[in-house]
Amino acid sequence: MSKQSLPVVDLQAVACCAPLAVRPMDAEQAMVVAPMFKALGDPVRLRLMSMIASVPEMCVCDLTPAFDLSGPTISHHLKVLREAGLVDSERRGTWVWYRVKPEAFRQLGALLDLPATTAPADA
Amino acid sequence: MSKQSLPVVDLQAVACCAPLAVRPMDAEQAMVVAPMFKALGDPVRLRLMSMIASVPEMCVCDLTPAFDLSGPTISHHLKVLREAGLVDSERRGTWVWYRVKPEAFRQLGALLDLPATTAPADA
DNA sequence: TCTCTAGCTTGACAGACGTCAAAACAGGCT
DNA sequence: AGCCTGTTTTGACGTCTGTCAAGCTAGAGA
Repeated sequence: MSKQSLPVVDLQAVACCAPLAVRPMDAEQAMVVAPMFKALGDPVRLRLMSMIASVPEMCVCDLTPAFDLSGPTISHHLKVLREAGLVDSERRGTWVWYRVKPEAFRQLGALLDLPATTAPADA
Repeated sequence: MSKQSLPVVDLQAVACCAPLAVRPMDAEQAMVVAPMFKALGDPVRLRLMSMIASVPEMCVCDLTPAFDLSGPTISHHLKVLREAGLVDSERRGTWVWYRVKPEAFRQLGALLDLPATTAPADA
């Protein structure tokens, strides 16, 4: 809510800034970020993530039938994505809607930036 | 529908192109990419990766002492990164050197691009 | 109220994962 | 050759993970 009175540790800041390829990550930062990558490290969750990410929001009722898996299993995977901070969910009446958390997404993307050093840009 | 001339599917191409947030990933693509994210989904491997990525190349002999883990364990994690296609290794004399594969890195980064749709333009 | 549907939680189980000790392998050195 | 150091492989161990069936909870509607 209020951004001015930033409480506790700003995990976002800890985890976000330097691309992986720029500076070695310390253990603490790694423990914050690894779970996000881990959450994407399953084919089912990766597809769930991409289905959710490619629209403003997505109903579980549309997610589940896209897989050959039981409801509970999909629910479990969604929970993993939620607890990794990659998506948010909201119940509206009968259905539950999922949407990505763009900050988290951006964070991971930034980590994977390849800052020209390794690129063959100009010889 | 037999694909008579289909030339061995370019995995790189399959896995690379559309950002996660643009188009849902099909199951096949997810099975190719997920192992890369999974490889980064462990704090030790994430740190190894960042140590390797932040220099042109890195000797195992410099990697191992940075952790409170046995040599075999580090070797195991390096193998996981190698098999995920994220790094390459080369033995030169006594030591083994690791270096990142920038294509793979770039690939993952591209997948995580957030193409302006979900971004708040400029506030 | 009672019932139906959507989704989540629990409990259980097989398989995968992270770790280490011990053994094997590779190269340099004497 | 023999030995020493650096790295990987093997084998074993306990823990974590993905999955489903069964049970539970939330909301809509009769």
